[in-house]
Amino acid sequence: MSEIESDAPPPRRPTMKDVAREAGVSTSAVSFALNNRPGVSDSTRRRVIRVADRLGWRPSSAARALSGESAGAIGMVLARPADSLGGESFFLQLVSGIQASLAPRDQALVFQMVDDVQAECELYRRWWAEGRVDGVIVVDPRVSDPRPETLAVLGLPAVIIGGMEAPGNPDAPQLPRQARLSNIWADDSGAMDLIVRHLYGLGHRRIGHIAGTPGYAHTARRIASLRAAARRLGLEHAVSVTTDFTDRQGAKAARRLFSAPVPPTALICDNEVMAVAAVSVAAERGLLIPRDVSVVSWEDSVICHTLHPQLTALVRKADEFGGRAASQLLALLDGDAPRQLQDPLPRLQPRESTGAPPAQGFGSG
Amino acid sequence: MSEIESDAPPPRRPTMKDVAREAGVSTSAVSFALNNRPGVSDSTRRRVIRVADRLGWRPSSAARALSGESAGAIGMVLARPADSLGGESFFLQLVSGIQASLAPRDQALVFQMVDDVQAECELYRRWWAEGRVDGVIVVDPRVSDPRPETLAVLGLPAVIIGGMEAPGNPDAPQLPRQARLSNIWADDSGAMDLIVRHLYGLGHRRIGHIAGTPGYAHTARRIASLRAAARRLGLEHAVSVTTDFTDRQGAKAARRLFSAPVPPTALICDNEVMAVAAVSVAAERGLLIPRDVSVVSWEDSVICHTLHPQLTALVRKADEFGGRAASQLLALLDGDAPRQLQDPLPRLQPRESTGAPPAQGFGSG
DNA sequence: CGATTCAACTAAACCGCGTTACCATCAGCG
DNA sequence: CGCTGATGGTAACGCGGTTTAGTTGAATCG
Repeated sequence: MSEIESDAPPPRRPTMKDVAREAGVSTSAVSFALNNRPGVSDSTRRRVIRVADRLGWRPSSAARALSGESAGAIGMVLARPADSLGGESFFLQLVSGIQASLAPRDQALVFQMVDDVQAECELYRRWWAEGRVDGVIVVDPRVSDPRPETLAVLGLPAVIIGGMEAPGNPDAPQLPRQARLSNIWADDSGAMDLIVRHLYGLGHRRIGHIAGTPGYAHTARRIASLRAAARRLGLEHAVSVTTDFTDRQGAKAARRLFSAPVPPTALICDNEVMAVAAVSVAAERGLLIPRDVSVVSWEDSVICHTLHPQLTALVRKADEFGGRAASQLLALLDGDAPRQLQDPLPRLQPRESTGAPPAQGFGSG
Repeated sequence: MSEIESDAPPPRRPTMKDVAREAGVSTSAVSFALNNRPGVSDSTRRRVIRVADRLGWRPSSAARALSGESAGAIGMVLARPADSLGGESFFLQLVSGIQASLAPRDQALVFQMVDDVQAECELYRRWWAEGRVDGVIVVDPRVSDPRPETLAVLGLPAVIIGGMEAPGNPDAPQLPRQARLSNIWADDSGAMDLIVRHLYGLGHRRIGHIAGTPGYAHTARRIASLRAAARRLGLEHAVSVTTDFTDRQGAKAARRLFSAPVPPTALICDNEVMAVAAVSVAAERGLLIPRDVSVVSWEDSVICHTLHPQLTALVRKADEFGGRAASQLLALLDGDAPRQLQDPLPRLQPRESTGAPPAQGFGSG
């Protein structure tokens, strides 16, 4: 019984009442003082602030949400199977950037992973009904996507990352008036041009494209952009194969492309995981990079410049992208009008994995 | 003025009052009915539930937190510079596993990234004062870590992932009684044994270790474990070099080890990013893997088996790990006593990157 | 000097839920 | 028939903030 029982004061979070008592004023005065509202003298304000500081007071996010209607948090949902983002660095970087924008505003990020877009819509509905978040950031928009509609109906502010290509897209469904959806889209078409021009300049005329998941808006856009570029430049072949973004399907797609009667001399891979997989398949077949085949990764990450040969990659700063999206969302929450804005064109970083094609192409000669 | 203004009812989240009115009872009755408490008849209960369902009612997380003391959310902080987790798949997998455990319990995950452990402690204090989370999951414990102390003082329940090696560690500082900290630690020592025995069995006697960030508890543990194993087996050399987990420093460490008067014949790399970097440096020097040098990655991920040669790797399922941690935290929140538990020993997956050492070792002639 | 105005502050209501105390109604019982 | 004890329900309060309506006391003004 010699144990020291009271080695610390019972921890209880300080409330406004504590501050009020300590400062000798009412809780209303405390509220006025701490929120920079008129109604208290300067001296009182200072005193209250000092006391609150000393006590380590922080507004209860719950109480504030209850009266002020603001949850002080924004949400982000990832509707991809976990294994499909095994090696992808994009999302972690994106989240990192979102954080950076949110932190100064004391906004928390609520993060959740679900199985599919339906579940995501359900979650939005739940978050809305629970009043858990003030707005959300939507990623991986689909070609036919129920989420904008859902969010619009709920009146939940949102920024859609990589949404509809052009502002005023006639295909975009008409959304309810209370929609508070901003859109920040990457210029996939311009980026594809960048890549194709790079390959074309090296002499490539047959390009294979290991695309992402069918149904994703950016997958569709990239495929369309490649086709358009091919037509414009008069390429012999420009074949896109869809996958699920994993190394397995990336490898499978690469095998399929390599086995075609007229195989491509260059591959564009929609993420770095599949790019590595493609390199691996090439090695398997005894193809040298870039002598026999060139490879471009649509995403730069550590492995792209760690690997040998280093991979030519599209460098888009995911963290800055996320930061801009978060800023947009905050603006939306501040009452700004929804905006459609385009992210700056990414940069193509040529490295060792792209070069001139073989004179005859392999396999067809 | 011909615009249709009222294309949707003004969205307002339904409250208990709405349900009560609709069902023709008081809000208390609704509360009883929906929380499975006695005080209402079965028929009323069913009716209320039906109405609530129809209205899409969900308890306001704020209101519930305010009265019930439970925020319905748990927190996780990452105190690593964003660039140091560029290619690492560990955390995303971990988070994915945490989610899976949390989702059925309708617990949200609040996620934040900060610069250092001090900021992390600040954030814990803030979260606690704001009542934003019910508990937290702590990762990357340090050798001398202020976080357990902070959490203990606040009385904030937490599960520390990869904490103190052995339960009852005499070095562990005495924490206040109200501490509600569980600990779930990976058996780094056992895992290191697994790797060293594998290499020893192949004939290696000089092992280099590209370790993680100095100051991280698991880095220290792995270094100590390697030293112990080396002593036990009578290895010639077992040198650990610390890094910051990035490819850059991984490569630098590899160069340093390769340039030693008596270079190692095998490398153990504390994550897959540095393993790839090491492979790259080896290639740079004209060293063939595994003929001239063997490489083991302390983490399996897509690239480990996509790369050629495929990397021998330690397979520990980060998602299951995260799931267990989350379950522990939930148990803690349910009032269970804190526990110290050890994660099952990971599995070593031998692949192409490990083999017998060169007869004389390279470079030492 | 009494009426008016304003600054400074307080009391009270509210947000949406959980919870406790209380209050009808009715069956069972002596 | 009056008392007891369930049963099924309601009113009221608290959580920790914000906000609105009041209430002072002192300065200003006619």
